[in-house]
Amino acid sequence: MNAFQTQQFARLLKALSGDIRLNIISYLASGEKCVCHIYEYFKLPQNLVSHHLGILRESGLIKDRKDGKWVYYSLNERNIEKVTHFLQKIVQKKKKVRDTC
Amino acid sequence: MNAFQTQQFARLLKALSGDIRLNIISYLASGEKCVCHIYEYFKLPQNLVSHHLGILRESGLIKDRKDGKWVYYSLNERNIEKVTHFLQKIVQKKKKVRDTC
DNA sequence: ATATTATATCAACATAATTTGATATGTTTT
DNA sequence: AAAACATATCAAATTATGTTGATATAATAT
Repeated sequence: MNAFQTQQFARLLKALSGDIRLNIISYLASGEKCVCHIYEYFKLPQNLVSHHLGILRESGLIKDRKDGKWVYYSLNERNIEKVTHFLQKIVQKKKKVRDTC
Repeated sequence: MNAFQTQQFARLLKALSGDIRLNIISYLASGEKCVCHIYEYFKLPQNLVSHHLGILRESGLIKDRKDGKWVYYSLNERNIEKVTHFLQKIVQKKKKVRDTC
């Protein structure tokens, strides 16, 4: 794992961390939602939710789909899985190293 | 997944995110290291590394062990695995939801 | 006892993230 | 075309995080 890749993962993890964004991710696990559903669900101001959705979108953790007035957001599993695989590798490497000692 | 648990995971993810800390975690995957090895390896000031190790330690992602003058740090796999399971659940839930539509 | 080494902590500063309020953009409805 | 609605963006204020330099603590070596 080189420093460049680690930086990419740090970016994904940073986007994931923080109550609001992680709660949004959890909420989206139950399926695609439009912005108005999200901010009503969490009782947060629309612009705040839009801002956090923007961060999640730019990090590649969620996808957006426009339909009329509405914008629907959904998980981008591929990039969430990338993070889990990265963490799994670290734990596995640790286990391997321990076995050989 | 309730908001309280999510907050706990947000805390772990926040500790993980950030170049320096994620690089330290990756480095520790190859086994226990003392502080001096870590800051020499990354060519970073001792107090900066100590500070980030403190954040990782307090979040429960790494463990410390004192031996004479030295303090050795190692991964706390259990909590790293907790994060991966949390993310896996989210992705799995998504897949499940999609299957029933 | 003093000096040296390893690590941690503190305070000051710099940088970055979050939140709020106001406004812009684009879409539908009337 | 005007009004209403959904969402995004911008700038300002607030808060949090990262970094540096100085110092504290604790173990070891002289």
